[in-house]
Amino acid sequence: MMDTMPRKPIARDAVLDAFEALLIEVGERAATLDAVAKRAGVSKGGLLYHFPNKEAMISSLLERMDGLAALDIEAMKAAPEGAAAFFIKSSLWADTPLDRVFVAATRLAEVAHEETRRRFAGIQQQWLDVLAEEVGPEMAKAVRYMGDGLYFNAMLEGGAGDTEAKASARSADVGALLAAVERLRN
Amino acid sequence: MMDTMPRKPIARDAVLDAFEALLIEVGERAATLDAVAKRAGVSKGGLLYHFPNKEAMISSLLERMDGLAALDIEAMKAAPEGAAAFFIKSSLWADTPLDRVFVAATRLAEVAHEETRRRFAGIQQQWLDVLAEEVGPEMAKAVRYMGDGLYFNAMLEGGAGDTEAKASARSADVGALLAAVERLRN
DNA sequence: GTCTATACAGAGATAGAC
DNA sequence: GTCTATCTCTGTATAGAC
Repeated sequence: MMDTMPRKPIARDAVLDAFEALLIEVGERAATLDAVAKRAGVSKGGLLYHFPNKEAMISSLLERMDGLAALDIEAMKAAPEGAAAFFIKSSLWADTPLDRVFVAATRLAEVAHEETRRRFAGIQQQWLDVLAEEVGPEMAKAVRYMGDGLYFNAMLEGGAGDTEAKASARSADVGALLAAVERLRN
Repeated sequence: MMDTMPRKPIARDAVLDAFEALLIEVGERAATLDAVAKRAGVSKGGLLYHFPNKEAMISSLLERMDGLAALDIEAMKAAPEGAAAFFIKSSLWADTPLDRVFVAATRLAEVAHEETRRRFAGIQQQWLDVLAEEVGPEMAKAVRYMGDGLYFNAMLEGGAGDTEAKASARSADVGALLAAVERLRN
């Protein structure tokens, strides 16, 4: 019974993790098959056994994103502090699996990858819907763009540069944003 | 007298315009020397006469960005509707020279280009300073992130996809953001 | 100043051994 | 399932003609 359960091959996940990390740290261009394989500890041929081509690897990453985003939306709906406050807090880069896959996917979206853009749009719309229930459609947009701005800045810094210092600066900013959200709620 | 004035060669600017346009429309990876040369109507060799290598082309683009950003900061300070409202309005994609060079540079920043990131940080700080004078340091951050979010979304769409429809949707969003700014001001 | 031709490296992908 | 070897294409850059 137990061994009939579909089990995810660990090598496959390791490759996907490596791809994600390289996208975050060095950008789309440097996330080559060679680099991903090396980081995952396999050969290029080994990598291409799991993912027949690069596009397949991207698709799997987007699947991962959608799965994690769905969990996030549920948590947002159930958040005791309210959806808006939850949204702002979770827009801060915290190196969570969702944060990571989001920033990684953003690197692909910049590169005119249509499928990635579509997925983003879908998730953003869900966020907006939940926010609108709490603060109304108008203020939901303000909150949404604040969160997007936070993400934009996390993305611009990526894994390079003074992540520690800048991250704590943005962390302080969250306080200001939460105060702003509080004002908008009334 | 007139002909002793340093005059910018037009071919050089045409190359830079082409590079910028390709970054916006098809992303960093597709903005190759071949593609830029073709779009500018010169050969690759001709291009490389003006810019000895690709990095030189990037540097010139960043110079352009800093120059236009400086003008924008001045306009923001002098804006009759206030710096915050001016900032939100001008964060909307309007295909201005500053908008264009900004989105183009963002494509480079995603690719872990350190110099580009530094320039961005400098400009953002200037914006924040001006905003803080008007609405205080806390609310300035809220306004700033809203503007960044607007830019983030413009960038995600780039020149591809339904720019017309989505752009007008974001245009409507600006109304909501201005209302939010008005609330935050009080 | 702008062109063509070419060198050179890196990237994605295939073939086939183990 | 994972490896090495290799093919092909594309991108940056140089050399030198015009």
